[in-house]
Amino acid sequence: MSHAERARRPARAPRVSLTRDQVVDAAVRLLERDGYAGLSMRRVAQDLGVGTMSLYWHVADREELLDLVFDRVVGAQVLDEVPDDWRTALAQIARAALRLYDGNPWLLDVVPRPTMGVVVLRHIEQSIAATASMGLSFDERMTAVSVLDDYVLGHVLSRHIWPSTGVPPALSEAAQQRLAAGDFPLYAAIAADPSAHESYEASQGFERGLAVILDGIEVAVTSGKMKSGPAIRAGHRRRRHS
Amino acid sequence: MSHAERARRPARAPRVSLTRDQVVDAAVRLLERDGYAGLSMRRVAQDLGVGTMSLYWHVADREELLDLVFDRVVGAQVLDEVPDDWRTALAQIARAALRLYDGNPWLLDVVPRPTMGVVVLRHIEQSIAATASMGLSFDERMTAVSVLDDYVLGHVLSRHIWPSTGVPPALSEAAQQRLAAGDFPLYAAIAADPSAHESYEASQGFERGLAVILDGIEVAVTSGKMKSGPAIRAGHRRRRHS
DNA sequence: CCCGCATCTCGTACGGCGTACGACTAGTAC
DNA sequence: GTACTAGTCGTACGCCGTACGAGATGCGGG
Repeated sequence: MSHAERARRPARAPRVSLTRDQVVDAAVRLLERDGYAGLSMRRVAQDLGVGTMSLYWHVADREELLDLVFDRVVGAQVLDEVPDDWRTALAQIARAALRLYDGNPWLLDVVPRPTMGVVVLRHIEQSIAATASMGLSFDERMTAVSVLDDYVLGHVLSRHIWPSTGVPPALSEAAQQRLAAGDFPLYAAIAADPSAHESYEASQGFERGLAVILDGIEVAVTSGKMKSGPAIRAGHRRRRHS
Repeated sequence: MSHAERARRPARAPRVSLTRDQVVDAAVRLLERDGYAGLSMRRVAQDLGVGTMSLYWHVADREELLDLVFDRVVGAQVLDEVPDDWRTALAQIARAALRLYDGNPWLLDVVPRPTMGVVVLRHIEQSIAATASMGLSFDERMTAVSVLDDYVLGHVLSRHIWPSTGVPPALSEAAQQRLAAGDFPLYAAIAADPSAHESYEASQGFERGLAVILDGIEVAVTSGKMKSGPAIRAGHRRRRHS
């Protein structure tokens, strides 16, 4: 029945009516509207007014679609250039990443992608380049970049887990009892004083942690941790003695 | 919510073929064997030789089961006591967390829990306590603890994403082309030299980053960042001048 | 002209998932 | 006995990703 009715319809031109980019766009739209849980192949297709299985011509599977979404969104927010000073450069890169995740909370559910896209490479390249003026070995520069990346990712994730609306996060029933019983006096001090919690939030927490890490990197830069191997770029020798 | 232990007026427990703990045990067993993707209520029930819906008497829903699993596993690996020296104390705590995630990779898929259980509270309490000898304000101690937590979480997650088997992670097709085209010379240097990558792996990366962060905290401790407010515990005044 | 052929769309179906609902059973209290 | 309750579980609903293959459309060559 449905077949006869469908066959009766006049010529629709399915020729190139759907493109890969449209699929990715629709997925991003859906993610922004309904979050990660609201994304499904059926919903994407419905949003496009298209059969579900039509998507699979343009995209191998859901996994690949998520890869494309990730690259699209991350690529939309990369720094064009960074200053020469490594400290402000790294801080800018870190803040850009923070902004990215803050603006797209669902990104954290998408991020566990084993395949690195172009934008990730660009980010790494940019970060390494930003450390050129440090006068450290390649290995040490990699360490600096990695520790910063890890910190930002972890910070964003922990924020994502505990929404940090000034109010301490929800506690399990057992945890509430133990807290009321006075088993955690130090934490109780925070929970009792909302201003303490609030002061840490409001993105102050991120900046403080960022400063701590940059200080730690600076220790490596100024102290004698540098190996005087050939890995150092000429003309960038430190002036401070070891 | 389960009606398990409430209204124990007629104090008897006659029907005890299945218990809450058994359900959690089975879930953990399944997670260890098949990973996060292999966990489902049906499988847990099957593993217990029990009807699927029987689980729901002891557990509200899948979400609560995951909460319990998380608390169980994390609780199994907490430090009993930590040394007085804040630096080694924090390092030990961080390494314990790393070990925890390394030993239970699926934990990272379970960790996004909005509800903090007892063990998380214990961890926070322990961390704050470990910073007692720093002579910093409460806020600064919280910053130190948070930045370390965030780093560990991010490090573990990024490792989870890119399995780090000495070999650089998989690249998307487009990324490979761009790399071959010489668009990322700095990264290419790493990819070309497997030893560089390898040297960073093998858990050396974690220790290096950890040292950087501890150095950064130490900067805050030794420099004049301390506010001489009443938040400082008596008898723990710093000796160094501000 | 028609005919293959590549390109693209999509209906149907399968096996999985979490869980709402309510029937059923067994043990206790009266 | 009857009444009640704690605990078990079969069935069903509405989701999900996607394998399969049939159908539609345009194009180049006979």
